[in-house]
Amino acid sequence: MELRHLHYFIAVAEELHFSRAANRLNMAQPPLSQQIQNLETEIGVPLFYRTKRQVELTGAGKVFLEKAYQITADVEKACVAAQNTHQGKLGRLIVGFTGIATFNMLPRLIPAYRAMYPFVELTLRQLGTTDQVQALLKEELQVGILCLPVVASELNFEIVCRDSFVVALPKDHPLAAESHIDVQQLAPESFIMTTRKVGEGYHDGIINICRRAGFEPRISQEVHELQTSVSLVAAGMGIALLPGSIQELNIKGVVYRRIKNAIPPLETAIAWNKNQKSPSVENFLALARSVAASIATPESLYSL
Amino acid sequence: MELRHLHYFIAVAEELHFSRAANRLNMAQPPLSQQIQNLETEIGVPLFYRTKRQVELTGAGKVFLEKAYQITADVEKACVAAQNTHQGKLGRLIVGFTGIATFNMLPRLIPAYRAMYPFVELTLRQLGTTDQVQALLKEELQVGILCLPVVASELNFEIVCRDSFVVALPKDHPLAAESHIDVQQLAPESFIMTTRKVGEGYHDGIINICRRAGFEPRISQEVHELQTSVSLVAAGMGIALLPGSIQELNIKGVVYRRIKNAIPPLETAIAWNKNQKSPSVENFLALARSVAASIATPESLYSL
DNA sequence: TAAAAATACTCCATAGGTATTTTAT
DNA sequence: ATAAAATACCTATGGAGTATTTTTA
Repeated sequence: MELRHLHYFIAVAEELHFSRAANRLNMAQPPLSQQIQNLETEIGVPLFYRTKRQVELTGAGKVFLEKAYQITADVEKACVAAQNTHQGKLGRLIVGFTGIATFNMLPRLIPAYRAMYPFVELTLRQLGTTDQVQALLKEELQVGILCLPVVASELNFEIVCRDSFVVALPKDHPLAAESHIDVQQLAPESFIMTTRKVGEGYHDGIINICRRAGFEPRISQEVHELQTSVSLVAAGMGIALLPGSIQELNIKGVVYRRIKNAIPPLETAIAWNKNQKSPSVENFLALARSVAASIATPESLYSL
Repeated sequence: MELRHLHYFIAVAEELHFSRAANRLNMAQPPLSQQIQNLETEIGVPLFYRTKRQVELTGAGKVFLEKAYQITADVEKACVAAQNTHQGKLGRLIVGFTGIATFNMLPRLIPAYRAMYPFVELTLRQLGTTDQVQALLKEELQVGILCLPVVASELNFEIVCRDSFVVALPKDHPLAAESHIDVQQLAPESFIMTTRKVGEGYHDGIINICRRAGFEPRISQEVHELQTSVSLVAAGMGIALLPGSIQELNIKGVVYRRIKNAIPPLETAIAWNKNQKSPSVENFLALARSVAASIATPESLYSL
C-alpha cells in the first residue's frame, strides 16, 4: 500500500462516485478504479458497495476512512515538524551561563529567544566556566555563556561582552571617597574572590591584575557566586575586584569605584562545540550576536 | 511522498548505513540513496548528515523518524481494523427484543454473542413487535427479535422459537385442578392481555384462539408487558393466555396449565432489513440459528 | 587505499491514459 | 437509452538495477 491509495480512497469515499473523484484527482476513471481494487485486494476487504448506479462505503470502509484521514494528516504534520526542527523553531536547547551573565547577556538574550522561538524547549543551567567547558565537550550543553580565557580546541568562542573591572567597597571605606582607584591602593586590603574551580581564567586574571600592580592579593574569603562577594563586601569582610556589570546589583552599604589602571576587560563569550549542527544553536548564536551588538553602548558605562 | 519513502527512511535511520539498509530492504544501494534524496528534497529538509564514512540522523531526521514509526504502525492498524470490521469482530449492533424473548432467546443468545465478539458494541432495546418493525425499516435497529405474524416485504424473517400457549391461572382457581384445559372453559373468564399496539399479530392471534373456540374474550385489563399480566393473574384480576416460555417466570400464586386444543404456537423470529449487509448482523443471525437449533428440544417442554 | 555514498545510465514494471464493454436503471 | 463502473490494452514515467565515480578517513 502507498499513500497514493489512501488519497484516492478518500476522494472516492467523499465523492461516492468514481468519475467525479477521478476528476478531482486530475486523473482518468479507469486507473482510479484499478487502484481502489488493488487497495481492496491488498487489505482483503471490500471498502465500497458498488451497485453500479451508486457507490457506498462498507462498514470496513467507514472504519478505514477515519484511519486514512488520520494517517494523511499525520504525514502532513510529520513534514511540518521536520521543517520546523530544521528551522530551529522546534527542538531542545540547553544553555549554560556564569553568574556575571545574569547581569548583562541573560536578561536581554533569553526573553528575546523565547519570544522568537516559543516552541523550543529551553533549559538554562548556571555553571562555572570550567564546568561549562566540560559539559560542552561532552555535549551535555549546547551553548555556554562563560568567561574567557579558556583553552579548548574543540569549541568555538565568540566574545559578546567586555566588562571593565570595578572594585566593590564598603560604603564607609576610606577609598570610597575617591572616584577612581589605583590597583596599588588595594594592596593592603582583604580580597573576596570566587574559588579558582569556578573559573580558572577569571580567577587568575584577577590575581594577575594585582601582581602587575606589584603585590600578591591577600584572599580572605572564597565564594562560589559573584553576588555573594558583594554581600560579603557589604558585611565588611573585605573588598572585591569585579566586572562592571555587577553594578546592576545594588546592595546597601556597597559602592563601586572604577580602576585607574589600564586593565584588560573581562570577556564574556558564547561557546559551542565545533561539531554542533543544531539549527536551534545557530539561531541562538545569531540572536546572541545581535544582542551583543545592541549592548555595545551600555557596556561603555562600565569602561573607563 | 509515499509510504515506500517512510519504510526506506526507517531502514536507513535504523542501520545508519545505506548499503546495509538496502540489503535489508532487498534492493540495491543506489536507488535507496535516490529515494532518500527525493524524500529530503520533497520535505525540504536534510534528514541525514552524510560524512561519507558515517551516516547520522539530523535533529529533523530524529523528529521525522518518530512520526514515521507512528504512521507506518497506524497504517497496519487501519488494515487490521478494516479486516476486523469486515469479519464482524468490530462494529456496532443494535438489537430489539420483545418481552417473551427475555425468557427463551436472549439468555442464551446474548452471552454467546458477547463471548464470541467482545469488541462489537452491542445495544439491546426492549420494544414491541410493531415498534421493532418500524425501527428495522428505518434502519435504527439492525436485528429484531419479535413475534410473528408480521407483514413487511422489506424485511427478512427467520423463526427461531415456537411457543405453545398456556393459560396462567390464580393458584386457587377451580380450573387449576385440571392438568389440561380446553379453551372453551375460559369463555367466562376475564382476560388480561397486552395492548394491540405492542404487537398486532400476537394480540389478534390470542383473540382468534378464543373465537375459534366459539367465544369473544372479555378483556378486563390491558398491560404492556407479559410479566405484568402474570402479576395481575397472581392478584386475581383475571387469567391470561401466554406463550409457554413464560413458565420460566415463577410468580407465587400463579399456576400454568396446558391447552388441550390444537393451537398454532407463537412464533418468535429474528428479523432484519433486506438491504442490510453488516457482517456483525450476519454473525448474529448465524449464532441465533444455532441457538434456535439448540433450544429446539427444551421448547418441546412447552408443547403439548 | 579502501569503504561507502553519489552519480550516470539503462531497463522494465506499473501507474495512468484511451477505447470499449458491461451492467443496472 | 443512458450513466457509471469495469475491463482490455497501450504508453511512458520513474523506480530499481548495473557500472562507475567521488569522497574521506
